[in-house]
Amino acid sequence: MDDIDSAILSHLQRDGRLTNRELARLVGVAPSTCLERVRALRARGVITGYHAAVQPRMLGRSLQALVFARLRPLSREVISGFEAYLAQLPEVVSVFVVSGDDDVVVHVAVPDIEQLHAFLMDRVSARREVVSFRSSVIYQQTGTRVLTPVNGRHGHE
Amino acid sequence: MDDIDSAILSHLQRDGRLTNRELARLVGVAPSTCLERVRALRARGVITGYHAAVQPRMLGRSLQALVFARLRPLSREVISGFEAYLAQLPEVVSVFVVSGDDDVVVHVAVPDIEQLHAFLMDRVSARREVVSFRSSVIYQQTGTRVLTPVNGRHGHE
DNA sequence: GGTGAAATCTTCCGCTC
DNA sequence: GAGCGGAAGATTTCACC
Repeated sequence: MDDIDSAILSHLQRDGRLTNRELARLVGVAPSTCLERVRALRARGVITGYHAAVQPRMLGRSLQALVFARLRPLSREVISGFEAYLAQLPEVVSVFVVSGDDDVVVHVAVPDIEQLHAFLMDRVSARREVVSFRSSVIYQQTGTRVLTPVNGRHGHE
Repeated sequence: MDDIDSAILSHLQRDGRLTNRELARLVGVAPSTCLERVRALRARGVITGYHAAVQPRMLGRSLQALVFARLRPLSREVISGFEAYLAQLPEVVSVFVVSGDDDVVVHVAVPDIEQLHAFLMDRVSARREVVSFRSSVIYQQTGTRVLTPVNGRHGHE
């Protein structure tokens, strides 16, 4: 994980469809070298995949929300069961299992407020392990394009 | 936005580096047709980009957390200012501006609990517009790979 | 929406440092 | 061990049907 790897990661997080040739040019190594580094990053699990990003609004999902739920009993089985259940629902973007007042935070994308209500009632409230929940509408979201390696020891240098 | 577009989106969300040839084969159209459809999806803003996904742990960011903050005064300027400030910090993964008890939810990735504490004190608590905040450690996260188009009218069919 | 051909890219392998 | 250059095969991409 040197400066070249960092540069590769930075560019590929910004544009995952860069050609190997262009990427090599950007980071200043030969295409063959670049290809090997990218493969090594993938093999080491630093890069986990490449994904097209879509705009939920363009898919008819104009309303996004965070749903905070408390589960009981709070066992490993209940948590992973609920998580697996959520992950398979089309409304769910991602699920966080967290510490604190709430046990899980669910990011959902639905067409409108009615569908959000339906989701909360039929998909969340209907579950026996959910003892309470609340939701927050997302007015705006900004994601950081690039996650940079932290200075210091980590992974295998 | 027909079944072929849906299939294209589904495949590209799963693997953003699929070759156009392979994608065409998967969705059952000729490569040139497929290329044009993908370009149209990009041009219409359905696909906003392609990104390599990285594992925060492999970048030395082994601890992730959600930070919930309340801002005052709650004006457009204060919100967008705080959001812009956060977006540029390397610890920040994404920022949600939300309704409810809290005004913003910040997803952060840091090396350890000490760095989380430092982030909360030096980057969050230090800001004048933040009147209160709390944080939750993320024990586990699962993201849905694929966001599907919703049935019904949306965008331009 | 499909076909074919030129331009470009990927990828392997031997060579060098 | 890491990086480079070239050549074979695959892919992209465009004009045209």
